[in-house]
Amino acid sequence: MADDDLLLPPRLLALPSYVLSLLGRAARAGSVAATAQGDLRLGQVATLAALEDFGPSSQRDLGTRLRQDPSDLVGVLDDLEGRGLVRRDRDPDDRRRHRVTITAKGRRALAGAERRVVAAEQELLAPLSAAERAELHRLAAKALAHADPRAR
Amino acid sequence: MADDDLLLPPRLLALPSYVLSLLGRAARAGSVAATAQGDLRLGQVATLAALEDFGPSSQRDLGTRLRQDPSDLVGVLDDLEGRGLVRRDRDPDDRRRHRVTITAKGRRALAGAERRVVAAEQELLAPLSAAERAELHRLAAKALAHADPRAR
DNA sequence: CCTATATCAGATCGACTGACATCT
DNA sequence: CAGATGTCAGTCTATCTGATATAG
Repeated sequence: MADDDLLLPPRLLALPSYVLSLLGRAARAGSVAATAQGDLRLGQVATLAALEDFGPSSQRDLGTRLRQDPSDLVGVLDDLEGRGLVRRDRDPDDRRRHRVTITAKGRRALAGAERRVVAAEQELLAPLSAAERAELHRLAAKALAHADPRAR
Repeated sequence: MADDDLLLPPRLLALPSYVLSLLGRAARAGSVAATAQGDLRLGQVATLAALEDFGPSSQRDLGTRLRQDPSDLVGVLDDLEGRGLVRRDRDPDDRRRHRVTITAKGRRALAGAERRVVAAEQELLAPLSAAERAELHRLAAKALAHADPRAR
């Protein structure tokens, strides 16, 4: 088909930032699809991961960590709480704050989501050798740490 | 500040797809800001690039190339045409089609946008050596070509 | 009184869907 | 008449702003 000849413009593919932008979108799409299998959105998995790595947090800290607007976190947490994946308690030391905690059920959901994301990732990086994947990861992390110092 | 300690979850940063997703977003944001300096949106620059690389095209071909919905292209082209960066003529061989052509003014706008994107890109990849940048580009392109065979 | 936290309501933007007039 | 092309209207999602109630 002539359709196969409709390639992307070479002058755009020559730009690393364009290729990285497209690959990032593909990575995101794959992760979204993977987490959707477990009926979770990507932001919800990220929230569970932050709670697992850093322990109970206020909603403000969660939002700062994940670069998510506090106002948008509300709905995410409403849903997670409704399914019993997190608990929300008032912080007795500062009663403005909610203390968000991951539950045992939340840990299981997180583990399942991580497995599915890793599987999608292997599909995405299939043409690369193990060494190449590691190198891509390393270089991407190095650039990202510069763009966003909190990604260390 | 304790704020600096609010790092991203290590278990997410350990996932190449997560890092690639964030880096891709940063790359996109940088390009958007760069093209906005010339009063162009990213999709408009991509459209000009496709016209420059492949010559006059129908809107359908443009949309297929750039993975942009034909219905969204309409507004993009309305704006570009209004500024004299492209022309839209009826294709005399098939009067359903519009034949979209880049103008001399459009070529100048494209060249300016490309310069700004390259500058933003150098900022994004600043911590990487020239060899590392080339390797990141090569590996990302290899993975992308697998995810999307049209990105060759 | 001023600031912080969580919440709610609404704007904005990009990507997608469905319907439709025109033309082959 | 079936299919292709461009256009319009509307949906959906993520992201961002602004306002507000409650607490420090």
